[in-house]
Amino acid sequence: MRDGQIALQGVQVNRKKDSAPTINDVARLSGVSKKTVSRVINRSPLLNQATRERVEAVIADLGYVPNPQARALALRRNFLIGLIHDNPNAQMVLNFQEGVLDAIRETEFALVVRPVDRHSPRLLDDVRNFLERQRLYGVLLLPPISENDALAALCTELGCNYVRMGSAKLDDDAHLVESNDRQAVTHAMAYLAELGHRRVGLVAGPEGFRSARERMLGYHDGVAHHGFDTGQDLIAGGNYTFESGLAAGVRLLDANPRPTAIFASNDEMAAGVLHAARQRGIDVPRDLSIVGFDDTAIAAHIWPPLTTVRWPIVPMARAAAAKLIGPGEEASQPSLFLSDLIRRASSVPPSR
Amino acid sequence: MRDGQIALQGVQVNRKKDSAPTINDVARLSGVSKKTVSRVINRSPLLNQATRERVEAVIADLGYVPNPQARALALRRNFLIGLIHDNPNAQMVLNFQEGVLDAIRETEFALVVRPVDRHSPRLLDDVRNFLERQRLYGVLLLPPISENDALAALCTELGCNYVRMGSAKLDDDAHLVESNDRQAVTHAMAYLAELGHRRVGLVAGPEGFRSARERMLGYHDGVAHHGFDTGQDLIAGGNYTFESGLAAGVRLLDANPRPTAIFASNDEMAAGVLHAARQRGIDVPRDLSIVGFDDTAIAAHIWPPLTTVRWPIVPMARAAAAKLIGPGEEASQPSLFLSDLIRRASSVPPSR
DNA sequence: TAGCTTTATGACACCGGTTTCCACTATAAG
DNA sequence: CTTATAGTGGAAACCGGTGTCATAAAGCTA
Repeated sequence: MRDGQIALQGVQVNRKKDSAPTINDVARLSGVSKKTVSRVINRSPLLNQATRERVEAVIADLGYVPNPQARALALRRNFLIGLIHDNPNAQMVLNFQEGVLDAIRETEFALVVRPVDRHSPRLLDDVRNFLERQRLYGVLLLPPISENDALAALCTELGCNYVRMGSAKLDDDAHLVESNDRQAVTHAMAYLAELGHRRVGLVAGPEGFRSARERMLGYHDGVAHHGFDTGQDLIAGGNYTFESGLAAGVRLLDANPRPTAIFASNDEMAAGVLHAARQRGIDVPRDLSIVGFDDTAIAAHIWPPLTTVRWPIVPMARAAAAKLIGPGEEASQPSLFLSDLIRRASSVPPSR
Repeated sequence: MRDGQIALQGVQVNRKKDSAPTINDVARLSGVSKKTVSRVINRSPLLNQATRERVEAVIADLGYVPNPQARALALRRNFLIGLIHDNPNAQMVLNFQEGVLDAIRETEFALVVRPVDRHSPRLLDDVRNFLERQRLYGVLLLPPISENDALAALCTELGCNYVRMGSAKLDDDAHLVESNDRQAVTHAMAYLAELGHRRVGLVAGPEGFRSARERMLGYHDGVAHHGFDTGQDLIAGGNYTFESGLAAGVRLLDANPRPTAIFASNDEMAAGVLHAARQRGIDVPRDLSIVGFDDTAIAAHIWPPLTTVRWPIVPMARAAAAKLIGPGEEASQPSLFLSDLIRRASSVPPSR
């Protein structure tokens, strides 16, 4: 016997007790059809005001909330947006999540996270599996994996909408939120020139990354424009981790003559350079100025606080999410974000 | 006219072109009923081997993947687990996400994140809204919000399964993954005693947090057991942020006599103390030893590298996720994780 | 007042799975 | 040669929404 069926007519019409109320319950109790309830929920304009209020009263009374799975099935789309990333920087990833959450807070969307391993040979299979299984509304791609064109092609193939965050023109405007890393680094170099530096080292990002390339180009632009010293012992490679920054710092600081300033392509590596300087007894900022990139939390928390380029990730994330879920016109607008230089204590005029 | 209907019989039986294949397509092409296909998908044992292989061939051929929304509707449960947190420490949150992802990687579950604001008066409404809207399979609660009993009660009320991470006995075994912070801090204090410290300061966590309370109790246990100096100028409060650690460090280091060692209730605050010491020209570790808690990335990246208590968040997250999605027996087992002391360069014998 | 448009609502099929219930096989036992 | 008994597979209902289309009532014109 079904629950409630034998409940000798109370005021309540019979309905199962232990499960959430459905659209049918609302329809029955307010004496209208399912479709009308659906219209109320979806704010359909062609609806009598009195009917609407009656149904809304029942909805409030019952505490009815539409079942998202049923909705998703009927609409042939769900309200989940995915975040695919392989970014090793926790603060960066969390800032991004924060921006996305800002954008979807008052909507019915939710954020599904999916870290991946860039180096895995099964990367594309993993992502394909994920997208096929979850059938998301769309996905956001965070650097550096956002630079992977095969991944974007996969999304297209699977009919999954996507937006990439990039440091360069990676895709058409509808699928891209862009920043101007090259120009931002050039500004940072101008700042170092102004302080009086002539010998500036570079800790580059990993090869094959657009962000790394753009930041390096910005460095070279600055070197050329200001007539800085050049040479192989002024450039070291890293892979955006603290450890690689430490190693690169060691290499650059063991050169003779030493650079008076070093630009690191992200804050983590800048922290590594700082670490290397300390190990050698080189005083920062007196004997060495350091400039980073990103302005993640670590930049303000190390000593001395780091001069860095603020990469506006939270607004960018917000824009990316809005582009993904927003209406068509707005989504195809270009989105270009500018980075500011944040001057802190790690950069001063050279002592020599 | 429906797509494909007029396609004068090719080899393909007619099906709509632009949408993913459904269970009906598979059933039609393999000449069996939907139910049989469903049995194949769900690995039902009572099924003829030949039939199974035939259906599987069609599935592979079509690239059929079951629609998760339809499945969720029919099964009355989805495969989304939520992570609710208000933890300001990015590395901590990301490590937690990593642990959860480890546990669900090969399953059909996905992780939905939901940061909340602990101080918002609408906290409970926000969470209620989220849970009602998404109808998750279950949620994981990360400290410090995991210590909020009203939140756990809300989950129970809404019929949403949950697992809390805690530094103490917050809930029954089925809903808890626990760590022994008090004991771990006592060990750290024993280590400082062994080094020869007698005057050890405490940067406490925020009031009302169990983790803060447990860590403070561990400190007091150590002080009492080893006969350390006591006094109000040896204890300062913080709220787990870098800035609060900085302020607390200033307070403790301006005392006279100064502590020779400071235990900070998390790494962020330990970094703040370090910062304060530097501002005052106090050499760490020569003039001051510092011990933190958590062993997040920052601990190894500041200079000097921080001695700290490793809070095993990744395994704990893995266990929490397993408890949430695992079968009943395993879920009700107690889960207690022990923290280790990681000795690094920030702690040495006192110079005075 | 007939005829036409507009507005408000309902009946019913459908989305793509799972579950219930029943029928049809074989094979073995009587 | 029946008849019980698994083993196997299908028809139809169901999960909880949305879309299409029909229809009744009301408003407007002539």
